Amino acid sequence: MAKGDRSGGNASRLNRAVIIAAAIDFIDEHGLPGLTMRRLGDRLEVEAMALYHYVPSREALLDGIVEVIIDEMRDDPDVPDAPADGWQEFVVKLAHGIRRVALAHPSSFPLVASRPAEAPWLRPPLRSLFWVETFLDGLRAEGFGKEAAADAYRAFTSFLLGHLLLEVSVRGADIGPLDVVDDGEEAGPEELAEYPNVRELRSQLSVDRSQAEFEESLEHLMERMTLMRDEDGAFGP
Amino acid sequence: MAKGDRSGGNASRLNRAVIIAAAIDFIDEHGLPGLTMRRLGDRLEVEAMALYHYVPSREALLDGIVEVIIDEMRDDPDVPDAPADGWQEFVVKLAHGIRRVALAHPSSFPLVASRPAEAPWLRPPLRSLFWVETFLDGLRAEGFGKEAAADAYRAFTSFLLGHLLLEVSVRGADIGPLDVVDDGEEAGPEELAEYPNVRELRSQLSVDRSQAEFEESLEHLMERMTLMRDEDGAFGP
DNA sequence: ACCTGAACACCGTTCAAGT
DNA sequence: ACCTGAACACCGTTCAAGT
Repeated sequence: MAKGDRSGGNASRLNRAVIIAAAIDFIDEHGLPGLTMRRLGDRLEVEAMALYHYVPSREALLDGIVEVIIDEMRDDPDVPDAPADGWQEFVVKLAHGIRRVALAHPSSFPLVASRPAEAPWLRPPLRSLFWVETFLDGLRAEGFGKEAAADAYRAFTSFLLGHLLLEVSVRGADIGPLDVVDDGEEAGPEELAEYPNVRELRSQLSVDRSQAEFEESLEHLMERMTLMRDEDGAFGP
Repeated sequence: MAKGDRSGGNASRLNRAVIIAAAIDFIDEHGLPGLTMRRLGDRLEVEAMALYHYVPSREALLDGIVEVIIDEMRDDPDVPDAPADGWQEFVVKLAHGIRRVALAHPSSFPLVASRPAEAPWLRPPLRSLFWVETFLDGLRAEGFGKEAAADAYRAFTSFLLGHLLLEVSVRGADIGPLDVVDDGEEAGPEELAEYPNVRELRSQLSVDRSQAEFEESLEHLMERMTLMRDEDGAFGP
């Protein structure tokens, strides 16, 4: 970052980080299915084959993307790495941080959500040892026993996965056709004739309540976490 | 099903349903990335090009798979289409029904979870008008107002998506490399040196608690739903 | 009426060769 | 040291031709 960065043209030297960053931008612009080694090469003004000197395969590239996206959160000044004012504030800030990451990369986030897990203790979307450690350590420091911390971690990840994947998938692309044609019509009422409740609640369900939903659900999750802590407290840390 | 089914060999006539069924079996055996029009043709003892007479494209085939998998639930005798003994029992039975579907098709379920939603009122994994209508109608019949039913639907789908996708993705395949090599070693403790809490809770997090987790989380979801019903009740249906 | 062969425009990936 | 060209074994999809 300091020296050696004599970027005269846009042709800075190729390396893993540059490739992954370009891939993320590409996905955010053209969707996941559009990402091709050859097209990514074009974007970097290089033949596709040159990429293989820095990334062993397309699969490895996708794993790299997941890693980098999650690590972004470490640079977010609003995401703490330890509780400062109680575990609840800590958990809320973590949740908001991950949500910000998801919304910043709506087309890449499904990758974070659904690449195969490497281990049972790295549950999506909290897929990095750093953040899992941070979460567990924070809760234990605030009086959660071992069981309670583990249970809280499971509940937290399920909550995040469900909410964020839904939010992002309603907002836009995923794996799928390149052209997400959002036809102007509202799914002709004639085919909703047999579904009166859907018809009636349709507009209500179309309203974007995702932010409020997230906050409410998070609130209830923390009530559950309180119970977990108190129950486990009996058996002690 | 009654006549016209003179299947002498295994070469019954090609049609959309047969193709989709074969595709589901194929995915459950070889994983999603292994599904290819050409290989699916092989399995059906037909050239790949023949499939295009019944299915317009690979994308459409994937959509068909989602549809068929969800419809399986209609044949499940343990899944009611209206509340019989209160809304709570109704919701529990629906949840268990969808969980059974997910566990029956661990490799196809990610498709149900993450194909782009067609409309905001068809939230994964409850992706059929029939089931959305059934859910909304059941709750309204049990005294849920419009708002409450819509809120409950949102909370229910988020819950299902998070839990089931996690459960299925820990269990196995998804999009990704064909060979999910589960290396015998337990992720060498040396790399966990900086992550003491992860190391300590590792075995705890490896225990499969998904069934219990599902039940507990569902229980709390229903408490939330009770609140939704009572709050909305004030404004009435 | 239903399926096939041949072809097109793409893929990921390997490897010897260029500069 | 770093990238390219050419090639291989695959893809999805179209369409005229076969039976």
